Amino acid sequence: MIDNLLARKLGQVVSLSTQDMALLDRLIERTHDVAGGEDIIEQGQEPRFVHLVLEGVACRYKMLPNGSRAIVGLLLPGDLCDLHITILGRMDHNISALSDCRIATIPHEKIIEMTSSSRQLAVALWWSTLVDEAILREWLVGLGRRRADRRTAHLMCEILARLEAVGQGRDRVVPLGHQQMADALGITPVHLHRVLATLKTRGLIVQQGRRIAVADADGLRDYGHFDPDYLHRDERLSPLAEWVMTA
Amino acid sequence: MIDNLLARKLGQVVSLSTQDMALLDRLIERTHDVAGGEDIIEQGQEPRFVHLVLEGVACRYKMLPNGSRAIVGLLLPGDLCDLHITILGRMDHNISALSDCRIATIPHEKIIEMTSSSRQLAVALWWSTLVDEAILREWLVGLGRRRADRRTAHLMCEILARLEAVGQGRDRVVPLGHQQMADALGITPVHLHRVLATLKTRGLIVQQGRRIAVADADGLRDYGHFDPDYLHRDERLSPLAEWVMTA
DNA sequence: CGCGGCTTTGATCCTTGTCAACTACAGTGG
DNA sequence: CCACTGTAGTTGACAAGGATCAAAGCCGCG
Repeated sequence: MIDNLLARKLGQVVSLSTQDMALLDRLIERTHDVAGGEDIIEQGQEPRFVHLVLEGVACRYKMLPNGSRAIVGLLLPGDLCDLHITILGRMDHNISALSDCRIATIPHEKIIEMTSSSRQLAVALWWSTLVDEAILREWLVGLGRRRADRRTAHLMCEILARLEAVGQGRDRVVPLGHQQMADALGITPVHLHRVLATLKTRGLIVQQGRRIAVADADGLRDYGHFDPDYLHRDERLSPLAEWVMTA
Repeated sequence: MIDNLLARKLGQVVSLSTQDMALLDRLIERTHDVAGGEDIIEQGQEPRFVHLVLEGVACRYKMLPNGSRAIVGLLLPGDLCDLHITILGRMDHNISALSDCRIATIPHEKIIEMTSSSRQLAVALWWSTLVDEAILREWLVGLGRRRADRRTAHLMCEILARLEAVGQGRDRVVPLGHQQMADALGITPVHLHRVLATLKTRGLIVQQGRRIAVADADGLRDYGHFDPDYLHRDERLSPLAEWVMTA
């Protein structure tokens, strides 16, 4: 069950053979739980494992001199945290659990083994890092050019779209607290609250206990100008990628 | 001379053999000039070449519904524009020349050939995409958490640091116009002008004709909280990367 | 029942955007 | 060489988005 998550995600873009599946099954060395708020990897470390989020929500973040936290990426189930550290020696940011998380650790050697023995998997992993990069660019557009209310709507749309891609988020609940959302949106929790109030008034979201749930997904998408293009879902890879995998 | 640029950049992180150098020499199919303001690759395209900036400054950008342009990355001499398109089928953003540029086109097949015949080059290319990603994260921090004046100082520091890494920018002139800087900083040209005025008052920059030159590099670094850590210059690669290259 | 951490709310201030007019300058054609 | 034109940079008045500060309410949990 554990690896179905990765298989499901990677299988979206390449067709995995039974051997690939077997490789994925042997990938995980061990799993462990991390409580919400705790760090998984810290800046400056040179981790020897790649971490995979199995359950819960984690984030990449950087601390600023003034003590505030900038969240520069969300890590949802099926996301690999630090594939890049396989090459780059040192983390230039932190990774932390936002909710209680179940995390799998994968030795670097297995990643190398995996990419050298299966071209499908190599291409699929490369694809996933490129999508991460595309998401970063879209966040950049949001922070630079969208007002807080549209940006908030956009982020909620993205989270739900990404959760759906791994078979979650059916309940349309955004799995983040106010402080966490605010850190990701680059606004204060106080202002986020005001923004959420206007989105509620418009009937786009509703409160469910302490969480936010999306009430009108289409309306929210329009309001946030959300175009899932940048997530590169269900997209044909380049002809060259296809060629690499068959040659 | 053309490839010295790439060799110089990649050689910063891996030691290139004479064979690697020879490979780099055969890389470029042809070069062409692009006038400032013209697009090099457009969103939605499926380019069959990788583009390398030889001279000039280019950028990645996205257009917004309201007609404004968000610059989500700067491409300086030695930067590869669209390595990721080797895998991803379709561009999700545009690439445009900010100044008159000389651009080299490299067929995708040569990239594959290069990475499959030299592990040093494969690792070096991977490294360069990871640095691009790290820069994106830092821009995200800037847009989300730094005031326009600090952000401006930070960007100018980054540009000079990156230019120096390829042996340019000795004159400490920022090779961008106001509109272009503003689009990269997520502010209006009007406000940028105010910001530049304050930086001038502090003696951090000076006007040189229509361009800005850095007068006090250390002061500007302090003011913008610029820490070049994220550029991963002169940094030892991970032990695993070293192992991959020797095995 | 009471404590501690989230939310909520209001008042005020700061940063940045908008609008609009004005200036400097490079390039063009006469 | 000069007037003409378009583009890029400048300036000031004003508006709006969002931060900050402070206090009050709410909720979950021991």
